[in-house]
Formats: sequence, structure tokens, C-alpha cells
Amino acid sequence: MKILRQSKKSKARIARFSTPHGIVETPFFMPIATRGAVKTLDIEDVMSLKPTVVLNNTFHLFMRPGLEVIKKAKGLHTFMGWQGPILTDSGGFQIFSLGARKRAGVETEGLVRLKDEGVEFRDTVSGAKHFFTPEKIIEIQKVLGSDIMMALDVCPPYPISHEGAKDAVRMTTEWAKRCKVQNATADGGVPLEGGKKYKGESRRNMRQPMLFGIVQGSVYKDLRIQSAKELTRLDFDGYAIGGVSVGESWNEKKKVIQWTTPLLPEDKPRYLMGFGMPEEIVASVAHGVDMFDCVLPTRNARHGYLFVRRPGVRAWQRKSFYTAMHITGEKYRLDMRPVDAECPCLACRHYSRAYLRHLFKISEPLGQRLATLHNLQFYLDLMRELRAGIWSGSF
RNA sequence: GUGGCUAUGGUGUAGCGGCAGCACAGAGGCCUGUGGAGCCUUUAGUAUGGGUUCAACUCCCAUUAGCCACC
Repeated sequence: MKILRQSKKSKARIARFSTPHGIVETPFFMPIATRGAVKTLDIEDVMSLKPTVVLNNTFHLFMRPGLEVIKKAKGLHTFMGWQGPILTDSGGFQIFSLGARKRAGVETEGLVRLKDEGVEFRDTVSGAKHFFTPEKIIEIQKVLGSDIMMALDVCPPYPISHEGAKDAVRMTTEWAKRCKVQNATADGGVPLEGGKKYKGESRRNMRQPMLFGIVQGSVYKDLRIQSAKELTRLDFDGYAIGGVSVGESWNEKKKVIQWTTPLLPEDKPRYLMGFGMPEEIVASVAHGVDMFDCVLPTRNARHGYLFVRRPGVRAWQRKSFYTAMHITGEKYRLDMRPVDAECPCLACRHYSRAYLRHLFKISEPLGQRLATLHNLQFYLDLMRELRAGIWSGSF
């Protein structure tokens, strides 16, 4: 990774690194297409937004449609029609997420069992058992044709005892080592077309995907430090901060970022997983984070929650550089203005608030699509603005 | 016309001689590596008039309206 510019006012930086499907510039936000689709959007919608990288989920895609289908399609890129870079999350979060559901009293009996060797999942649809190991997760990600693979980690719930968090760090490091070994020794995967060979590349016509390690440690400083040190010794292509935004306060999240980012190598991408609200992203970029992903813009869009910029306010100037618009609100019934007159998205170019409200009120799918386009436009424009701000030296 | 049945928020429905619940719709809010078009909060009702009873949405009578059967 090459750092092109380092902000003088903060730890924010602009960097470039190459993936098998193109060169990317940081900081960037990845729209989420867990199961191979950004919910409600088609691929031309996605392309029109010009995202840097799109995120998919290894675990979900392995369950459905399964590797046989992906192989037949010659990889996930072709299968979903996206030719830009893809980051595949490993499924570590699902271990947590299903555990959390279990605590919440939702029926997950026997759905997930965590062991040192790996994790056992039961498919709720077919009832079939699957045992995922760090090695297997890497192999699956290679078959998917991922550009950026994530190591399998253990993402503990919040709150958790120091002892429990320590155990999660221990397993995460062990699994990270095994992912690293598997990635270095194993063949397999789908040939990535069109890429040039790396120096020393032995696998013909196949460019190597990147592999990221994931720092854990919950809200405990010593554990975050320990985890970051253990992982950086393994020399990954990039590092993620995981286990954040699972229920902590913003103050706690900020501390985790402040402890962790200085320990991650300058010349490797830093990825804050599952983040976040717009102001949290801005603050995190200022701490030197390069990559983000979050369900908020897409999920909130489907529930009629739109992000709207406050005119004339730069993102780093004020925490309240945007407002939330609940488009189903009665106050928009007769409001013929666009959601945001300055927004270039499809929704704002052609439709009024009243029309959008109407679509939501009658549950017309177009409403969710327009809202999703709008919110992603907001997030991606925010990242473009941050990059420009770092370039100009104003952020 | 005769007999029977029914009448509960905007809509569709529970209920019991002792605080009238539920669903949808309405209003407000929540969602942070998506197993969710999901979750929370909230507004709003016993057709009308009498009677019995300490107490009636509940039992009785009448009125009105609707439905069914018969003529």
C-alpha cells in the first residue's frame, strides 16, 4: 500500500493499494451485499454509485447458493455481475450474532457451537450441519474469488468478562495463524481473469487475493494491545478492528479505536468492521482508519430512514453535518420538495418527499430501492468528500 | 310481511355480571462485519333508548341497521 497523503491536522490519510480487480483509494466505504446482492438494488444501480469495494459474506454464500453454483459461474464476480473488488467477510460475526440471538431468547438451539478447531453451524432451512474451520473458510473465499479475504475470528458479545474476551483473543490469534498457513500453502480457487501476475507469482493466471487479520479484545486495553501485536507479527495484508459496534457506547468505541490504530502498521490498510454512523466514520478516519462497512445506510433506507446533508457544512466541521429524515412522517404528506435538492441520486433527481412517503405507505418496493440509492449516495459522497478534504489539507 | 341471527376502535375480530384484549390501518421512535420489508411505543371502541342489578359490553325490552330463511 502506498500512502499518497497524510493529513497534517489528524491521522487521516489517503492511500492506494491494488486488488485483483483494480486499484482502490482510501478511505472508502463498502456497501453490503451479504448474500450476493445489495438489498433492493440491481447491479447497474450499484455500479451507478461507483463504490470502491463491495462486501459479501462467505458463510451466507456457502450456505446458499453453495460452492457448486459459484464454481459453475466461475466465481462470485461473474455470478453477481460486479467486476470491481470484493471483500468477503469470514462468518466470524455470525458466530457472535447467532450467540446473541440465543441470549435474546430466539430459537437457535444447536445452531452454533464454538470449539478450538472451528465452529459448527446448523442450517435453519435444511437442518444440515456444517463445520467451519479457519482453513475451510479460506478455501471457500478462494472459490468465491474474493479480492480481500477475512480471517475467521471470534467476535465476542458485549458486555463480556475480561476472561471471556481474553479467550476470544487467544482463539482469534490461533485461527489467524491457521488462515495464514492455509492461504500460503493451499491451491484452489477460481482463476481471476485479466490480472497481471505479481512478482514471484507461481499460480498461473491467478492473482493472489489479500488476507486481513482481525483484532479483537472487546473494550479491554491490554487485550486490544495483545491482539494487535500477535496479529501484526503474522504479517497480514491488512488489519481489521473487529468486535466493535456490538452494543458499546460511542466513548468505548472511540477508546478501542484510539488504542488499536497506532499499533497497526502504517503501510497496511486498516479496516473498522461494521462501522458506523456518519459522524463515527468521520472521527475514525481522523484516527487513521481506511475502510468501513455498515448495514445502516441500506437497512435504514428500507425502514424509511434517510440521511440528509445539512447544506454548507463540511463533514468534519460539525458532528451534526446531517439530519435524519423519517420519510413516512405525516409532515411529508404534502411536501413536494426532493429529499435533498443538492443530492444527485435517482430519488432526489426525479421524486418528491410526498411521493417517496406514498411509496413507503403502500409498501411499494420502488420506495426501498430509491431510499437505498439515496443513503448509499450519502455514504459514498461522504467518503469522496473526506478524501478531497484530506487532499486539500482541510481535513 | 313473518321468523331467526347479528351489532365491540377507521377496518377485521376476541371477551366476560366486576380494569374491554388482539391484528391491520394511523402517529412517533429504534436498527452499526444484515439468518429481519424487522422491533418498540402510542392514538382510537362496546349501534340508540329504556329496564334488572351494588355493578351491564355481557341479562331483559324496544328502536334502528344489516344478514339468512320462509311467504
